[in-house]
Amino acid sequence: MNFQERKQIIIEKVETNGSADVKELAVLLNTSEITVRRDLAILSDKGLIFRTHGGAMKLSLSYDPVDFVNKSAVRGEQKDYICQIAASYIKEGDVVFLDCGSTVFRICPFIRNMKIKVVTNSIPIVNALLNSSVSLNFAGGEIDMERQASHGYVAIEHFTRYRADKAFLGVDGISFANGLSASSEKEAEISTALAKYAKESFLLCDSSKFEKDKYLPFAPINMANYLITDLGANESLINQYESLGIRILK
Amino acid sequence: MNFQERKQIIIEKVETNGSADVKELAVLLNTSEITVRRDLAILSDKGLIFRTHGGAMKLSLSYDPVDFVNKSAVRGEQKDYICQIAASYIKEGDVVFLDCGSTVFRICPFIRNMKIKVVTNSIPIVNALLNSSVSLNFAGGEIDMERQASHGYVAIEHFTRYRADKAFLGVDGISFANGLSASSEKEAEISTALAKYAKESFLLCDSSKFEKDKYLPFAPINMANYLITDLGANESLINQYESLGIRILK
DNA sequence: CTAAATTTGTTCAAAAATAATCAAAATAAT
DNA sequence: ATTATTTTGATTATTTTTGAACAAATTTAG
Repeated sequence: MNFQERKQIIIEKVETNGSADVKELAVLLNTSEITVRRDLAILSDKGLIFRTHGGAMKLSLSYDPVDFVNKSAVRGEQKDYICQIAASYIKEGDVVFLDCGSTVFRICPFIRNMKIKVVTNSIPIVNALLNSSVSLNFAGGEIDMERQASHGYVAIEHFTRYRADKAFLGVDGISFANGLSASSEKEAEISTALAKYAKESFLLCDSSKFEKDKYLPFAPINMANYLITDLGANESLINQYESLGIRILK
Repeated sequence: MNFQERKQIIIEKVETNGSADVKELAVLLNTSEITVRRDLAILSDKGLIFRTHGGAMKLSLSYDPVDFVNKSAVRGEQKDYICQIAASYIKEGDVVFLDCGSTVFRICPFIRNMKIKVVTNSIPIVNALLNSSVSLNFAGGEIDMERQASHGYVAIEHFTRYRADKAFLGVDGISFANGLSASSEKEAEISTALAKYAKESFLLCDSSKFEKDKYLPFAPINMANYLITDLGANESLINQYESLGIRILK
């Protein structure tokens, strides 16, 4: 019994059964477990099966739907509150830029039924607005797997083609001393571009991010026209921010 | 029973039942409660379920990625056969164009572990290849909801920025008399562009589409270099097609 | 609001599976 | 026939998974 024959049998077993474990296959193939493992490694490399701990399974059973929704559930209530307010500033016919943060993502349910155009670089947003009444436009370019969004030169250039009425931006940190900050250059670049090519820009930022400085400060607070936050925000801090030229909505 | 199998069962239970508790699942899966908790934590992290005290609940996603996967399951075996062959022509380091058809979509499991660049206008493909070893690039532009893909002037222009080693194209109809045909202008435009900017282009087309003319014939058969089809294809028809300058692989 | 009950997170040890290494067997090449 | 190459199997070390025990946190009942 050579590899080709074993391969046939393994694939058939996995396909008909949905899965198979190493022990079982070793008996079936009348060979040692180590050989089965080696075979499974090869078949998995070729993408014919999905290797699991202890065996293998059919590829079609190994699919994972998008995993962004739950991350956005951290401080979900505040984010929903913020997004509801944000959505109330959007009116029919608007062209809207949405960036790829987990806060901005939560605006989707509130705008699904609006007749607007959305330009975004966020894959989860596209998924959430598919088959809605929103007209979608995705910024092309290289996809950043972690952020589930396009980024880089091509993506930025995409946004510059369009003119939006409103841009909604997430931000990782905001402080009186250093303004807006991001955890990555990519995010900072995109946010800056969106703000630049939109008539009005709204920062969506829950109060836990106030007075936090992240890795890269990239713009003064007044890069955005409005800051939408939750009710837990400190009043005197808000006044300080407003003194820098941003309008606070809550 | 390993994690992947338990995951299947847990998700199915939660989806059909709306919710499930830890005790119940431990019995169902014939394992300990601590293991169930760990599984639920993982699934919840991935955003597949919503974790509650004592169990888990269904997470109502507005978008159901399973939908497209199901549609693409029509003649699924032929499509898988075709895609497996298609994938075997891709090698490490290739830049690959993938169009938005349901046949081409099925190539995803076979290329997930390859170190290649994929440029596509298909949202389902992007979703299927997220968090894989494939480097992704999405063609920006307006999104066609029905086709779940970008289209139009901007999308086409996006592809023209890049040069691919291989393009994999779906097609709605192929006939000796009229060549390749599509059900919509959008598809035809994209296919043409992909073929033009790739060194080699592969048509993925199951034999049920042979000698079918759709709404818009848009190119001669030899626009593509190769036609990959299933074993059910008529031999004399294949010879006729080959005489028009395309190489048949199966 | 407090106490009891339940659920969860953490730490640790056992068990199972895998990876790595090396030797033996089978196969191919000269 | 002999040498090189590939494939397989055995052994050991490492990693992953699992379950138990117990402390911490959360919910429920009173």
